[in-house]
Amino acid sequence: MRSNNCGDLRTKDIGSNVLLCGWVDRCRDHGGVIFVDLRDSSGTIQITIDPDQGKELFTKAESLRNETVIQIKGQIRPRPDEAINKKLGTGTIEVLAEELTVLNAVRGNLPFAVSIHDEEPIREEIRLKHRYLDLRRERMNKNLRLRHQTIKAARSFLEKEGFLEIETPILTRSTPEGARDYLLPSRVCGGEWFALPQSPQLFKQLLMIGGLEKYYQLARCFRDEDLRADRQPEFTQLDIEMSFVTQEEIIKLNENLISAIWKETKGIKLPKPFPRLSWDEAMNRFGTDRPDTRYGMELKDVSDIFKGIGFKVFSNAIDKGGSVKCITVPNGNESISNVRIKPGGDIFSEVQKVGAGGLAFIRVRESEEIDTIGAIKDNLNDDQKLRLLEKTAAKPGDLILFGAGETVIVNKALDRIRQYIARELDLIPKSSDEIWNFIWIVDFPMFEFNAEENRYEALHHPFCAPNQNDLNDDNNNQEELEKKLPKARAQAFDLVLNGLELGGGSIRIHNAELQKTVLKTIGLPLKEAKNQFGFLIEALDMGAPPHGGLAFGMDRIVMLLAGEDSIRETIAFPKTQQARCLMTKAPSQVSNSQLDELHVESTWTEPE
RNA sequence: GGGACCGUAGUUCAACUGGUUAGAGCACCGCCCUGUCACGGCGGAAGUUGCGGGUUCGAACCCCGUCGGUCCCGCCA
Repeated sequence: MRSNNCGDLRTKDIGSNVLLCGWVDRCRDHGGVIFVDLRDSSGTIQITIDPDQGKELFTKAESLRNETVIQIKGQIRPRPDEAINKKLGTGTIEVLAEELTVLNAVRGNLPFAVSIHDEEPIREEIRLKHRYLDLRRERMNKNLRLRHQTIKAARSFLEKEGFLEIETPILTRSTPEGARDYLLPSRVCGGEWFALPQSPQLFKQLLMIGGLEKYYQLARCFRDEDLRADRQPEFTQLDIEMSFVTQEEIIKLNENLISAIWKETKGIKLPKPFPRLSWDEAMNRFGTDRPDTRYGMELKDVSDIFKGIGFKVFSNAIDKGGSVKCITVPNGNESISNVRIKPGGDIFSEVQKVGAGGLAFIRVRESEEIDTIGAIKDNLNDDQKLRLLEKTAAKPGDLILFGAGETVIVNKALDRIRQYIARELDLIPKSSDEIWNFIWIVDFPMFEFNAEENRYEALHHPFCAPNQNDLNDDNNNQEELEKKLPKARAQAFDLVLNGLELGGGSIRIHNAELQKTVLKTIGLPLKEAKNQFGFLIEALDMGAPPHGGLAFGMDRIVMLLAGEDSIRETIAFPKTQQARCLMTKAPSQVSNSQLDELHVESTWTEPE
């Protein structure tokens, strides 16, 4: 149907006869001569329609509208010197049209302009409703190409490393813990339900037990939870698992994998090894397990300085086992007014969102003078003042913001305003600056205590192996194991890039007894554990090799590579925050007979 | 489950403190134009101001509800 792609043609093609297909990107009708920018996925080229080529051709060209699909037969010729367009790869040449076939017309109004020159923002609602048109635009076209390249780079790297791409079931069973499942009723097995996988976690472990040794998959995962800019109900993980490996080996392989992706897609050579931070240190210095290290304002724990101080907000927090921490905003005296820190202010609202009661502040003036509320100033002696200035390294002009209370809340609040202020004061390098701060977070705790439910919960998932150094040397002492396990660190790790979690992994448990103990620790009775995970526990006793792996969020990786703020920009057909597809109008109602067949009855009633 | 912002022509936006006929660019339709490239010129058509209710002499604007979209909290091993 065509001889060339529009965007590939160059000066060297002058004189050749071509047959091109594509969309009318734009027309410029001068009455006597008509220029048509013809666009296909490779780019655009100018078609010139000259009245000398015949009346029929010219009349047809006059009626062209944007996005009409046409086929052009013609000859490549050079443009006149004064008509060369340097902005276009094909700008030195044009096609003199000899024949024009309209392959498909556009009727009615287009919901929005597709033309690559048109950078007007369009309401996302409309883009999603007519996603096929949106995909035709340069932004989405580019992002999906990038996504393909990313996947291709990963595949070819893993292929070279001897990995097998293996598919795992989409129809599987529901398991406890973790996110809410998407459920599917079984027609054949009445009253029973499949679940869509939240991840192929158990299957990939069973593949290792099955002796496949090196597995990967671009796995679609499903979680029925509320959405965010970086969370969709279905998303894609690059899922990897290996046998006979240490954590160190997994990390090294994946640094190479990530480097290969960045090399292939951006032409960037990433410095290796990536820096590492223990989970403890990340929480202390940044208040989060996914720190953005592109800017400073690290958290400082100043509890020791303020212990017993007359300012009760601080001393009470410390007495109750919490802490007082702070961040120092460079030149914050100038850029941040008191109004913004006090109730009603935007920065105050940020800490309020995560449950903090308020924000204390100290403004550092010239010659070590400080400016703050009376309750702090009156209770702060010179020694404390000096130690504070030393610990924070605050300079005249700087603003110190304090969080006091439960350490968890303090960390959350300060992490939040650290990010908020960095954005507000423009301290974060632009995505176009291409600063890639990868960091491994290692030594996660095995469990987190859930005070409300009075039980431990797995921080990653309950299949992560504990760090042997944190357990007794004698693994056979079950009592000792159960005592030490809750406080143990896991052989688990996350890869973080510019404050976003790209993926995580761990060494898995390959010993059935240890697996049972871990499940017991998170409050799953043996009977229930066997019911849910019996197949895994049984398999572990049949020669399970030591194994481990990790999974990357592909949508997020592509989002960062593309410099986008939402993974929706990297997914061809994403869903809205209500997990709805505006194009197909899914989810939709089904007929009663369909429900009957599935032995299901709806209890849903329309709200009044 | 909760908080915030948004919804005006096909589209992107405007419309003073609530004020009389809701405007403009692009797109669309018609006419003119032979070197433009976001071509240009002249003219035209295009609106249930998301929807429902209320306050008011009068509502795009204020209030209540509702639908949809976005961001966030909770949630997401």
